[in-house]
Amino acid sequence: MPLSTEPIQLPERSLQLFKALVDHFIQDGHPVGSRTLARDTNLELSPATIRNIMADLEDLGLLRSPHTSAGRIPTAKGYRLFVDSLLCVHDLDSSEIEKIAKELDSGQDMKSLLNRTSSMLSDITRLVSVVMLPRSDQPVLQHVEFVTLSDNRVLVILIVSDREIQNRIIHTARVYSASELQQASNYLNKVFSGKELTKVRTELIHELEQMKDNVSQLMQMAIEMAQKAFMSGESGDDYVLSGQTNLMNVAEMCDVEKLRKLFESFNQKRDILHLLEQSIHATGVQIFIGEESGYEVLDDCSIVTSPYEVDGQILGVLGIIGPTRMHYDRVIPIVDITAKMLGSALNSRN
Amino acid sequence: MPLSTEPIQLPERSLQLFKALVDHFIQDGHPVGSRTLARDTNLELSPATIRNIMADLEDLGLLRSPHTSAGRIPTAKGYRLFVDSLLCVHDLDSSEIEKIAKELDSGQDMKSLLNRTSSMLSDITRLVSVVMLPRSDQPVLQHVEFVTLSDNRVLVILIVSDREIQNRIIHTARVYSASELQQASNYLNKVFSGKELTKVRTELIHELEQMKDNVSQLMQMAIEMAQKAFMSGESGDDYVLSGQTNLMNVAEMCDVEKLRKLFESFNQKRDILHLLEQSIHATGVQIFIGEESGYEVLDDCSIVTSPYEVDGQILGVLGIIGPTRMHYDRVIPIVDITAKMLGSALNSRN
DNA sequence: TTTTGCACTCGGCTGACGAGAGTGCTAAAT
DNA sequence: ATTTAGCACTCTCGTCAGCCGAGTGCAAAA
Repeated sequence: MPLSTEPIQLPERSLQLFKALVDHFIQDGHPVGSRTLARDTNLELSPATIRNIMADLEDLGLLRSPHTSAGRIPTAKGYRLFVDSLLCVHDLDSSEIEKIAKELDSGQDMKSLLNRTSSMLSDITRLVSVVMLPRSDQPVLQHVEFVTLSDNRVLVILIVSDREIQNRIIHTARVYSASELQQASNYLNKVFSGKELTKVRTELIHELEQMKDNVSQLMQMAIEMAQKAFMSGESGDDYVLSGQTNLMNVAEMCDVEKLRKLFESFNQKRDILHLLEQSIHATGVQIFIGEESGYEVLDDCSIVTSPYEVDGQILGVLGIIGPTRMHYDRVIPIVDITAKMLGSALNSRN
Repeated sequence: MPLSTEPIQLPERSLQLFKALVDHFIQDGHPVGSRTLARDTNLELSPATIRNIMADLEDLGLLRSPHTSAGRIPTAKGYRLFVDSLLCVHDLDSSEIEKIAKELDSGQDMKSLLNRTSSMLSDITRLVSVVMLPRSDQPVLQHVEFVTLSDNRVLVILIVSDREIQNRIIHTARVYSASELQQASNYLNKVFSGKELTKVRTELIHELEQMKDNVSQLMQMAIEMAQKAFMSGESGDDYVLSGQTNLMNVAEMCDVEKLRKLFESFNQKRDILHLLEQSIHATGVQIFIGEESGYEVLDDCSIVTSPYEVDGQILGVLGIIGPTRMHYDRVIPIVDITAKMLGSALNSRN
């Protein structure tokens, strides 16, 4: 949630100075003082003047000093102003776009596509990337197929919601012929395809009980089989993360304990997931800066997300997680374009 | 590689003392001094005597002091003696065995089985676990199946080496009917099943060129399709890791830089993989202590591995990675039994 | 309104110092 | 001959003082 605040109206000069300060700080991470700023900006001002201006900015809550007599650093609110009004994102150079495109084109299945997207993202941003897997609200059975393996092992292929494919090997009491399996799958497809998985499951149970005696052996077999296959259906993992180690390079994360907490929350997924879900109905890139995320472990982190969509329908969210002091001007367009390209990559296979 | 050394012959008392020291150190990680040892062992000796003995042990290279006037800690050689001759592994209590069994039974596919094995291992050891995926030396095509999805999308299912199942969705130039696809898969299965994937690939190319004109449209289609499916065949990931964050809890790993290097080598996989492959032809549990591994990043780590096998044939290796100061008496039997149970779990689906 | 000058503050580095833990050696005791 | 007691010595760790440098805030001058 962006901190609600009256629109900040500042003299042009202060803004310029502020931007210079943030740029500087993002660059090398040290608190920046008046002298440095006087030297490095083209506005011809003495350190003293700059000190005055910085004092004003501090009063507005845009800056703070880590301690008396260090320079100033931006607050979350400061970063917010920065990304909202001051930041000029420069376009990606075509080599990078190409690199992204290359990772996303080839004809891979969904899961590995998302995996590659994620590792590509963390690779070029040198930060942690996260790609939320499409959460199929109500998975719909699209197609069932049986393939005989050796002996009494049967491979069940479930195609769910037109995208996800699940394989499961099940053991059957007796050996079934190919044609028997064919008939079984025909039956299942005819009766159940297009229905939600949960419904399929309950109906299967129902059917099994009701027609226990008079149903043909084959149907029984088919139902049992499908039921077995539907058991323990949930996939369990809801996003992929890459590049965690990148966080260990950033100076802000030098404290092991902090790092541990952060990593732990990556594993627990709950908080991160909740955060991602907030972005799922946003349009375009969304940014959570520092404490705006509402989770303490992420206090020194910013999250830049964007939903990705196919046919105007949002499938999921991807983004990167890094220190608040990150190169927003680079990260934002990267996230943006990746989301778009992922969307169209998914589209072309549809 | 175990350090080659003449068998150490020590008076019983020294050994007892040594074991007590290692136990103590493993327990709480502080260098242990003569006084503590005098207090906590049942041999009635004065600190001075113990100091003498410890000096001897240090001369033998089994102990060292981090600095003058700290207690002693075991060296890698010391740990080696400890695990080889002094360690008494206590059996796992049945609740733990049950827990392991529960994770490994249910009818999941291979990949998720290995995943769960890994996360289970890291969970109960509170260390990093690694499970090497079965490296199929020469993957053999067992079965191909085509399933029509909507329009011109076709799902290709490859069953490789009787275990691994790969799905791939490909786009075709025109729409094929179910029976066409059926025929195509029949053809492919007849001609290629049982052959190694690499061979299949080259033969397909060959076939495609040779019979370009006079081959039936269908065959062409089948071959193209299969070729598309075989492209980019390698899975890419060769082991699964879990529980990295556990390492951040152990006191020895308080240094971020060290930790980073370690994590990085987890990602690069090369070294770890090489290490695992050394164990692949060992029988039973194998242990690398500290520098024995030969990789600098692992200097303060021990690796406990065991191959897992089906029908007497070794499929892969699993194990755990932790600080040299780990509870070998717990970890060793856990790794051992997990490998065995994973083996039989894989067997039952075979 | 901006700049100059100046006193003040604070973090980080350094070096000193004492406490605590543990050792090695020697001499006494068993 | 082995074990123990005594003692001086060494090294780490934590604390504390002192100094330096960077940077601030304020008041007075430009």
